[in-house]
Amino acid sequence: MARAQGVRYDASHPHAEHTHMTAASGARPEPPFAELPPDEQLFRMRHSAAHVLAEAVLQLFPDAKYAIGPPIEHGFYYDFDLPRPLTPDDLHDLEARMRASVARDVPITGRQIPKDEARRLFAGQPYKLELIDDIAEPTVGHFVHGDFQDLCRGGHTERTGQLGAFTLTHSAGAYWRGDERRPMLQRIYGALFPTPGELDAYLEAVEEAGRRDHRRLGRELDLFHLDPISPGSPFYHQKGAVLYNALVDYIRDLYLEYGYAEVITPQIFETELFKTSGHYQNFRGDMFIFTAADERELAVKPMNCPGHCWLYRTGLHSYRELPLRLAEFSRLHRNERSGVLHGLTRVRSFAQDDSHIFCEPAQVASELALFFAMTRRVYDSLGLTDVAVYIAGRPERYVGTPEDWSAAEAQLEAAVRAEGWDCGLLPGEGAFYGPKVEFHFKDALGRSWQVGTIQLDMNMPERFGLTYIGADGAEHRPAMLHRAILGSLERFLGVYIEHTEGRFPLWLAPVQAAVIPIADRHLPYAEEVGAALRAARLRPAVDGSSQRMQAKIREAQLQKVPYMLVVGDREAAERAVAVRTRAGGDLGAMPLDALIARLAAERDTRAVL
RNA sequence: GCCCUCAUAGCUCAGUUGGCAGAGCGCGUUCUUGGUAAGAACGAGGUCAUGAGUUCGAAUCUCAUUGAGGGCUCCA
Repeated sequence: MARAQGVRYDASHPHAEHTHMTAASGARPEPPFAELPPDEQLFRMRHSAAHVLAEAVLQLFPDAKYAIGPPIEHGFYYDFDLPRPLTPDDLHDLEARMRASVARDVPITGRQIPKDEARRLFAGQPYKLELIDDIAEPTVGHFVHGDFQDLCRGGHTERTGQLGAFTLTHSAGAYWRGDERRPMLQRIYGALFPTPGELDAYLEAVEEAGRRDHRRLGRELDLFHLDPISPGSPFYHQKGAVLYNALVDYIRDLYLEYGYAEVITPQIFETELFKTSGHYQNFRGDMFIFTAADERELAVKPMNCPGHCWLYRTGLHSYRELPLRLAEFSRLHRNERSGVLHGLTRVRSFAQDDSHIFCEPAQVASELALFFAMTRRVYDSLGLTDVAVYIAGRPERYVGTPEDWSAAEAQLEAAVRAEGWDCGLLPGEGAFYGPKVEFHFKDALGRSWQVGTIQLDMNMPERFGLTYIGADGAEHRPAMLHRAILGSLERFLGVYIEHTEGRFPLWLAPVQAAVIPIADRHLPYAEEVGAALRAARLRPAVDGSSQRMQAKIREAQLQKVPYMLVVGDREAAERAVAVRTRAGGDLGAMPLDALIARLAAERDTRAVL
């Protein structure tokens, strides 16, 4: 399995071919700012705000070296090389200077200048000089407002007074050009919207997202916690383990239907296995490797594929038994660098709904179709509709020929489109052994995470010398597909907790019904109700605490329990329960048996709600 | 890994110029016995992340370590 946990941010941008200059360049005149489409105006406001930020930084730090400052999804940023770390007070100061520049309302003008002239103008600005050297054209864009000048390809407001509503949000470290071997710069982020109302709405949405954070909900709902005693490795509490197992059970059910063979392979291998697969050479730094007492070098598995290849190789295979779909839920361990760990979405210890499909090359198309059908069903059944599908293409380091890659990428894209999904392209993002299809969902803060994936492997069958006997009696090389629908269960849970805000459908809810006795004397009947639910394999929790009923209801609501069953004298007398749903609806009294039938049906159909 | 920030009760957080460790929630006990989102009183609970240093004195200042949070091309 490739680096299935990799983070990626949305690369699409509506202004990717934004190359035209303003009228000052002498090229074709452009319409006045006020007549541009709204998204173009917003793009320009954010871009100009970045310039105004750089102006302010240069006022505060005359020796600052400024790098790049693009508009981004919610605003803008600019990277600087500064003599000292920025403090929150600096951000306030800079924001005030920006507002002063806005108040001056000076024109922003741009023109094309020869590179030699640009080098003179940006003498002493090493990052700008590097950018000038990297530009292919003979001339570069030069933009000016007031005393400030910048190297820039353009796309600006006409004046500094047209920036809309903005605020500087935070600063962070960022490598020059994203390269960890190059200098660490200080990046200042700002949010910008056309009106104060939109800016406030955005800032409020960010705060709201904090309330849906899976790390917070994990604690509040007693699902899991992360602990310094094992960084990046979740402790699932009872309720979290119920969720985890319910997801595994669901996928396992589908495996029966879709013809998968679940296997269990070792956690620890001689490193020879990973040398054969190539992971040892390529990802050694991400693996937990240790030496046993007898000097043998062992490794904890970071993925299942080498083990599955090894298992495949232990027997002879006929074309008649292909496709062979080996599935496994084992826990995997990767020694992720400490700085990238993040809640459940980026961990060191995790499990996948992993499978490797060995098939005849001619069966790849039908396997893709089968996988997509299964994937759609799972996402639909979980109420996940905002999926983004990407094809990740040939990276710089790859095995095979460019022709093989192009054919494989085309095959994947055709299969995705046949399923009716739109797909984006991520050139260079494929695994070294083959292209991938990736399924992404966003977390509460809008960060995009890969969950499901299917990948063609043009390498491992070769490395492990895998074969099958064809109808012609000769040995053939099987095709291999790596695939997961939920991907890392940890990551999926993280994203899913944020998606649902902890309001899980009944079949996943750790506690499906809270049984609430009104007074102590109703506790025996409440226990009876609980026992009846458990007998139907439902998960009740009887609240025998000495609080008032109202407090018990509040507690169940906060725990996002789907059903609350209030029992008092009337219910006990009639073997009934008074049903309240999580959504706040009072369904009134219902015979206990009818309630159980209703919950069981909701569970068995895995109703989303 | 790198940059910045942070670490005080189970949780959320106060703690002033260095001078006796605090609140709310939660937890326990007792009272209350209730009809759809918080009944009341009392009580327990701390190696102020860890280790050094400065100081008469450190939660507070310095350094190191560990962990956590934000970020590390959305490319002039």
